[in-house]
Amino acid sequence: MSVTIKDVAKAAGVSVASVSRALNGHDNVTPATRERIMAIAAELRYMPNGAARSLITRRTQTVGALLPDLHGAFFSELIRGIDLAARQRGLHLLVSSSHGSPDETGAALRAMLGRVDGLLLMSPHADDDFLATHLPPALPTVLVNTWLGNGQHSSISVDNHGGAVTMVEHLAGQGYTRIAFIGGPAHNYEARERLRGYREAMARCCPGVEPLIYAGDFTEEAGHAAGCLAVAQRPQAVFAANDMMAIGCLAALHEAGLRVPHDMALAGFDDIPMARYLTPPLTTMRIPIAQIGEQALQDLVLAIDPPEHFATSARTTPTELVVRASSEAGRAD
Amino acid sequence: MSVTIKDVAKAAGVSVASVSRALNGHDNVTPATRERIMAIAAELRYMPNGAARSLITRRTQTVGALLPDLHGAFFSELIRGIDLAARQRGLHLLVSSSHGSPDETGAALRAMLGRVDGLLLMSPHADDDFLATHLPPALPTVLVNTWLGNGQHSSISVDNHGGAVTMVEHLAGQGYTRIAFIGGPAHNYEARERLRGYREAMARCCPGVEPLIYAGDFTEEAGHAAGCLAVAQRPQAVFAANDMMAIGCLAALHEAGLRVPHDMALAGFDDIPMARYLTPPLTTMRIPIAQIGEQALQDLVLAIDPPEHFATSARTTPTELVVRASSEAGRAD
DNA sequence: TTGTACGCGTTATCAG
DNA sequence: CTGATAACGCGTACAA
Repeated sequence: MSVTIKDVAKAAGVSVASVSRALNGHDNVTPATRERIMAIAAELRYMPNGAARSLITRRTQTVGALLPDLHGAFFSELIRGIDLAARQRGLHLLVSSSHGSPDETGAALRAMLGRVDGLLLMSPHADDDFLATHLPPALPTVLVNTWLGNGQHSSISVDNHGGAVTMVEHLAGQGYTRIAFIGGPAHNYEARERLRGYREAMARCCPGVEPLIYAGDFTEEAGHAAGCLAVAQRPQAVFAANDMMAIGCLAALHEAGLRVPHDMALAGFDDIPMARYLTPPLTTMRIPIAQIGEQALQDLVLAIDPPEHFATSARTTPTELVVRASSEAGRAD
Repeated sequence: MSVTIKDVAKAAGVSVASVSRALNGHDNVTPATRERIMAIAAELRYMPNGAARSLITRRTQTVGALLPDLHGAFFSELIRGIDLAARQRGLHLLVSSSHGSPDETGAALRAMLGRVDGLLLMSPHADDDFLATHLPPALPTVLVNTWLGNGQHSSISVDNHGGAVTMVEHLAGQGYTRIAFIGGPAHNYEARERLRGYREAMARCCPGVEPLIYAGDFTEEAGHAAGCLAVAQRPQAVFAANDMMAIGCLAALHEAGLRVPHDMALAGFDDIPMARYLTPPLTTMRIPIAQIGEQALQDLVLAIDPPEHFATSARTTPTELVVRASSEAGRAD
């Protein structure tokens, strides 16, 4: 076995209590004994057992992050933001992904119990019912980018709706009216919000123009397929629900000999790194992902250690329009 | 407080032992009582405390991953691979990053003690001395992409050296001999290995040709600067130690009116997603990052639960040459 | 089959 | 200032 606090106590000829006090920097211990204890502890390479400590302390100095997946830049950035903010506060990060069923998600969640002080939860299954069933009432939780919650828990999400509205407004401002939309997966919360924003803004900015919606699933292939349809139907602009589909669409337009934005304007959503390297570079909505992670963790810390008058928050983080050549005034011919 | 096993026992009118047995699926419990216990546990939403359980079980069902950073696709993919393999085995993942000092890294490491069954360690500080000091001898550990180890621990790393050799061989095979190299940060292990491979292969494939090395730091800007130098010195080909620098270099060549690969060939390392979207698409070395994560976890599992005759392993994962237009036969004029 | 009692490693409480 | 000792929540010998 590993060396425990008892071994240190025995070797130093003191009680375990004194060892604990010395190592935790309490002041009620003689400098002499403290020094001896520290020396012996170092010599024995004693390292406290986190599980045992947190059992009595009721603190783990760890936050859990339950994500639907770990694929791609979004989660990478999110984790980075969370980790950044966590490190600043001396907290550790327990990550778990759960592609699958609600049960699987619930199991992952239960496995975190007793190992985390709070939970960052991002899951398509995280509806009201699920939360009531699988979430211990005492566990501070922040919902990320899934659901605006019911006030029980804090939540934070990307303003997908507002971002889509802004993008349509921008395109309309460039003079385009027949603006098509390439949608994301129907079950995807973010995709639905972006679609909702598109519809709403179209009704307001381009009255009388029928919304033109191509089905998609966030993949490059789907974007290409939609692009082929656009080649036939010739909307003035295409707004893809994410950048990967915009890339696929761009390829289809190029293949058909269409020039962007001269013959057809194009816009995306996400501002993935590639967006600025395309020809022409892609107009898109930037999501401050890492920042969302940071804010989420901050809200969680607040929920863990509530100040005097604490109330759950429901932030929504705005996206940022990045205008590039693919949408700029292409119709001036 | 949260509901504990005692509460369930009390409500069911049995002892905590029976509750424990029933919930853990032991067979020495009457179907009747088991059912009653299960029902009450569900009703009370009882969920076992992980810290307490692992204290007695001596298993946490969790592996730790200590990484130097979380920025970029490399760590994203690595974590994904680790998580994938971990989930398959019902293991959870405790992530920690530590940009900083050896002390900081050691602290992060100690904080994991008692919370993990084993450790995936990737750190520039992970030399022999550090490991002996900060690593509990009993904690199974796999070194990732840092150091080939001394046989004490298993290790796994990318074959950066072999990849660089292969790339130079490819370029030489295309007829290029004056091949320049854009290096990475001097203190970076991978950058040094790639440089070593370049030097070695140049001496063998292009005897008599003086190696031409531009300083770099893995950033696009550094690549651009090196590209400007290349425009002046006109090597036949430029091999950048990573793709981001190749991108910067490509921009510089384009700005100077040089055609790639007609006037100068170009190659990178990493195969980031953008590589295939550049014009011309970039020849580069693909690193199977997620696969490395999976293998690392598998080796760790082996170290945690050693079979009959267990010996530490020291794998090195090969990279894969991806030939694209930027290096292909550009000199056929 | 079931209950009692102990131990996991640590911190907190209370005497001394 | 120090040392017993009781918790923390759980699993498991052992006895019944």
